[in-house]
Amino acid sequence: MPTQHGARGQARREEIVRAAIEVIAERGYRGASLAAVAEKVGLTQQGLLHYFPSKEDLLIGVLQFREQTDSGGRDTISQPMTMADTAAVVEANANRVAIVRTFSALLGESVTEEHPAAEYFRNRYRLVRERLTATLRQEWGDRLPSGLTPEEAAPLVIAIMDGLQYQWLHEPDTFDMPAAFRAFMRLLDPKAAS
Amino acid sequence: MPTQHGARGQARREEIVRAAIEVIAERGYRGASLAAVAEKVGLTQQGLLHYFPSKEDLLIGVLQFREQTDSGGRDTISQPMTMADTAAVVEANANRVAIVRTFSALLGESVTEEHPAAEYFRNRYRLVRERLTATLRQEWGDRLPSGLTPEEAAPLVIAIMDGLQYQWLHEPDTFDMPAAFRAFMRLLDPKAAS
DNA sequence: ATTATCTATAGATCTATAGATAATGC
DNA sequence: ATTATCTATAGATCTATAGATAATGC
Repeated sequence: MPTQHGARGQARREEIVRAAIEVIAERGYRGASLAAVAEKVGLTQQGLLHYFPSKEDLLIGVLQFREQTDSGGRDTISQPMTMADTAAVVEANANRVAIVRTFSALLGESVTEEHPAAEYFRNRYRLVRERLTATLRQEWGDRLPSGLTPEEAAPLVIAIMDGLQYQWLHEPDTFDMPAAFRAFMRLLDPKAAS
Repeated sequence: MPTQHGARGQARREEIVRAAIEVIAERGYRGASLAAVAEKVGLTQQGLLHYFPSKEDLLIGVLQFREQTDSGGRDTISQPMTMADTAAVVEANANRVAIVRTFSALLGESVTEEHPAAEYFRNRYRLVRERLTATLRQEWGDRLPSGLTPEEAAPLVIAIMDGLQYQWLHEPDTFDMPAAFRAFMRLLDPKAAS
């Protein structure tokens, strides 16, 4: 069983995953070659396959890695965030171009047929929508100031976050993503100071 | 000069572009092979290269085709739309999965390095933002009901349109994209009937 | 023993060029 | 003459398998 690794192997695997994230940011998943990832960590392509038996396994590693890292170590599922936390995530993303680029590229590719990340994004959307709905309800009850229900508003928050990233990635120097998100927050609650 | 074509050639080129749009919807641009596109129109890969001398030329053909088609023949640039028109575009998109899939896939890929569609999207964002700003100002003046300026709201409208498409493409049967966009419109103007 | 890496290599693709042949338009 | 298409093929890649060798952990 070549997929069983010790503590040392785990560290190597994480190193490889980080390299993969960089390469995917550069070329997308389909455009990323195992050789390019391997080179970044000083391995041959075949050496890399010892840790991830196939390219798809490596992608799964990348997606799992994000799940662990994304919430900064906090328990993501049980602990619903506040909207202020959500704004903070956008702020933080504005300082991690590579990660944002990687997952924006993967999201785009994932709408094509048989893409190995399609299921991941479908599940993720469902989860995040539920979580955000709970957050919105906790913050404002069954009606937001604008009159929308939390169920109606949650997909909009996600769409704004995804959509703003593309505009920002295309004009990182002139497009102020956090400011745009704050404007959206004022849309949700015009009375908020922000 | 093999890129000069008569009326007959133009028809063939359009046929090829339509096939390319389908293949890109299935595999993305990097994953699309010229052979797959050629097969759809009953040509060999080399026969296709007679009309588009390189894969990148074919992509340019696809992007230009969209510019002509997207606005349904109307003059896109000079004629600013109303917000009702914008909602109608979302409604129409909900009935053209293939096109939406193609351009969502391209948008995702375009954030990676040296992608041949990057410039296209950068310019398009700028243009659409300007156009939408004008539309919003015409509809509501210098302040929307929510208190946002047209300049602040325009990028949000675009982000919502882009972002909703990804959620919809991942759950085409259960996610009601037009309804979500209408909810966003109520956010922009709570008093609107809609 | 197990884990980590490497060399060699099979088997698929993929884009693009070269050059031939058939069909069409003046 | 020009346009449309084909066959042949060069030259790059790319993933994954097979099997050898070196290093590490009980």
